[in-house]
Amino acid sequence: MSRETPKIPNATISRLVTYLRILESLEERGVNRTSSEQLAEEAQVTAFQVRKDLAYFGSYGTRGVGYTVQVLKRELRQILGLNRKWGLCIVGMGRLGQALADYPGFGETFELRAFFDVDPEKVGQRIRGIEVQHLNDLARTVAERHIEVGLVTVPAEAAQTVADQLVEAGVRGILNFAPVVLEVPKEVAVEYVDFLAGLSRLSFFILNPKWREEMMG
Amino acid sequence: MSRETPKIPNATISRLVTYLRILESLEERGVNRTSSEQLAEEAQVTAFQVRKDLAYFGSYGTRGVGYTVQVLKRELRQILGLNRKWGLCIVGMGRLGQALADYPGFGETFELRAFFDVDPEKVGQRIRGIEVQHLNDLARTVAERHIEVGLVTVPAEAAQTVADQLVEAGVRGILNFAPVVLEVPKEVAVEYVDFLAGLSRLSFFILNPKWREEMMG
DNA sequence: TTTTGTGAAGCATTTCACAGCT
DNA sequence: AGCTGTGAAATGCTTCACAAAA
Repeated sequence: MSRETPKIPNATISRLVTYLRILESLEERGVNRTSSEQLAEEAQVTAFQVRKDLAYFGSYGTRGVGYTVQVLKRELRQILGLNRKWGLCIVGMGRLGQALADYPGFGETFELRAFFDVDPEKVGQRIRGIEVQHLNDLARTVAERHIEVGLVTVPAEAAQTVADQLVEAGVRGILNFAPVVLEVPKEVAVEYVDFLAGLSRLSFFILNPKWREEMMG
Repeated sequence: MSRETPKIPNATISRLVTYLRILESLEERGVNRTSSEQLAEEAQVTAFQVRKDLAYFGSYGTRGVGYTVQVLKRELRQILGLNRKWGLCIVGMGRLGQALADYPGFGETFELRAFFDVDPEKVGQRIRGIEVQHLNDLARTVAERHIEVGLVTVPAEAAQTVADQLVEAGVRGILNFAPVVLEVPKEVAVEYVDFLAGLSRLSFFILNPKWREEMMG
């Protein structure tokens, strides 16, 4: 931070997310110090790339020494806007919704603040201390609880309607677990958590000529 | 296919996956014909980009007319190596694993072929007609049923061990739902399905100076 | 006339080599 | 001596303008 911010390649942002994931993993394993070399190896990029990516935002290491895991982690969270809580809601409390409600990976960054469903059996239930509300209450609750991201885990045919309601209510991002393309204004970020998304990385390998022969029958 | 294959930008591959998603959505809505313009709009890129991306692989449209949804979809699936079934297994039949087992988004490309767990309560149960096996049987079953991709939905502390076993058994890709970084050989593709992955797109917005002021307290 | 397909120009990103701290 | 930080060179990607086809 505190810098003229030239223009940051989008690819850099994706990599910063990866570096952050690696730093959290290192921290968990009790490692305090790292280097551009180590980060590069784990992220499968070059050490030049790591240093350049970080240099867009500032200088967080010590020459001749490397980076302090905790410091760099904090700085990356700051850069990525993950140094504050993001309010989350889950729409659709089927098995996937319930599984996500118990997901241990929200970390210090995301906070579940509401659950929605339309099934009278589910509305009123308490999950992790939060009452499941009817979808009709979405707009009001999203505003009251400062919810910025919605996780959509409803059946495919209901997903677009739910997305419209979330957008209308003012969320900034949608994580879509339903296997359909959502139409939303372009200032709302949609991330598709489907099998195509999951396997796009695998496609890099498939497209690699060496593998291709072997894998395609 | 059938072409000199220059070198394909990685970014192109990611976009092909997006185009495919859009085509599947169009097909579902009964649309048969589309254009680089329409694809561009839905994918949030330029029409030039769409045409260039496709041109790396061949020419699939009709000048003056556009593209046939079904044809282009088939060609993209072919390019991406999704024109064959990929065998999947799920390791960890907790709620997330079970929810994924019922996930309707596998489409024509992915096929569930095995489930694994260590809990004696779960081993032996049948889910979607497939018996849950003990983790000890993983290597054998992966080989016998030609499983190429493993979905890891075990607790964080068990994830690395499971990943090792999957790699040893010969899978090509891992979808990791556990919130930890996995160490695998670089010829195995790992995709992280965690909240950082899901929200990296949101970070693009956060990094956009206009939004930044407004969102960061 | 419309919309694709594509070489070439323009722009962005990555790589590199080394200067700069510790 | 070691590893970061960074301008400049090299590479790669995107945009463009227009030819080609229906």
